[in-house]
Amino acid sequence: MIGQRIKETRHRNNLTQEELADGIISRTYLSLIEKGSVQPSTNVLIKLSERLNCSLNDLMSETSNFRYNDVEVFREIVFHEYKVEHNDFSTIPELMNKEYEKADEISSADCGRLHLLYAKYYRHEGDALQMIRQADQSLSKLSNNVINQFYIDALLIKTAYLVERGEVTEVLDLLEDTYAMIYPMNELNLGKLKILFEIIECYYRKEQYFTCRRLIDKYVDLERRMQVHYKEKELGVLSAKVAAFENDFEMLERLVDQSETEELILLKCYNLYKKGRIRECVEYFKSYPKNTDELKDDPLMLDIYNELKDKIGTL
DNA sequence: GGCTAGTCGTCCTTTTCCGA
DNA sequence: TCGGAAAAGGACGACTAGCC
Repeated sequence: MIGQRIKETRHRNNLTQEELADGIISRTYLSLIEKGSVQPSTNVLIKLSERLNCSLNDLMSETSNFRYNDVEVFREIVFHEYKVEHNDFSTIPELMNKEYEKADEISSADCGRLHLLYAKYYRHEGDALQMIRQADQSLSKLSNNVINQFYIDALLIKTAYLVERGEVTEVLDLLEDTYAMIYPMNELNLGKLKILFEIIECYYRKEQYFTCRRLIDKYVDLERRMQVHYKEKELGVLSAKVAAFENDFEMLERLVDQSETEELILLKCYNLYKKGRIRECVEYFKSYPKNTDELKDDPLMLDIYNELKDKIGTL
């Protein structure tokens, strides 16, 4: 129950009821919440979660099996999540051997987080089959609770796998359904951006560039309102490609101004060519790699490359 | 039928008091 | 000092009756 989760998290933060409640609710009311005698409002839970340095979902997660020994497992999960976040997967096999996920006492939320760690490990190891199995198990366990950042991470692992297999339409359904569910939520701002970014990439793969433009504008607006940033460079590249498609050369010039990637170099060439600055275009085009294998999955960029090659490649 | 005011019950919260 | 119990107030939604 929520009260028990709050109490445990408060103890972990070495706070008294007085200290946790101060300025949010009365100390006595916090006592009632922890006992489970009352159901606090979401507003109160948000404020408490902020002071407890945890997410609202952490407090609202399914906790029927929550026991003190679970706290030890919880701490271990957080430890491994920190390591994985810093690209250190060396401790995961040891964690797997403990088979915490098979214990009856473990909550479905923690179980989901364990499977997510395993999925990330197998992704790092390049074992796609095990990765997708673990991601599916993670989603299955985490779907028992309110959607949280871990659910979104597991979903993105799964969708990346499906996109690789060409199942873009199915991925779009999954992503758009999830986005619709989390959009009204006041938290998960980064999660919203992550999902929206993947949706934009899917529409790009489906060559629906006008939809991409609409969603990119929505993404930028969301970033501005939430004051959260995610994959700015990647979005800049996508935006530049769409601008090229739309023949919006003013925008394209702004976006390729600091050409860092091969894709942006090609787009800069295209922009120079369209503006009649052929000599500069030729110079830039010489620096673009001649291997076009990476463009075979990007018809828009392949078209741009072929057009430039035909027009100026021989100059 | 639609709008408004009054009533009632529930939920959320606070204050006060008390015990460990 | 910390935490629990009881009582009470305020806000809000559901329901009903009266009026146009």
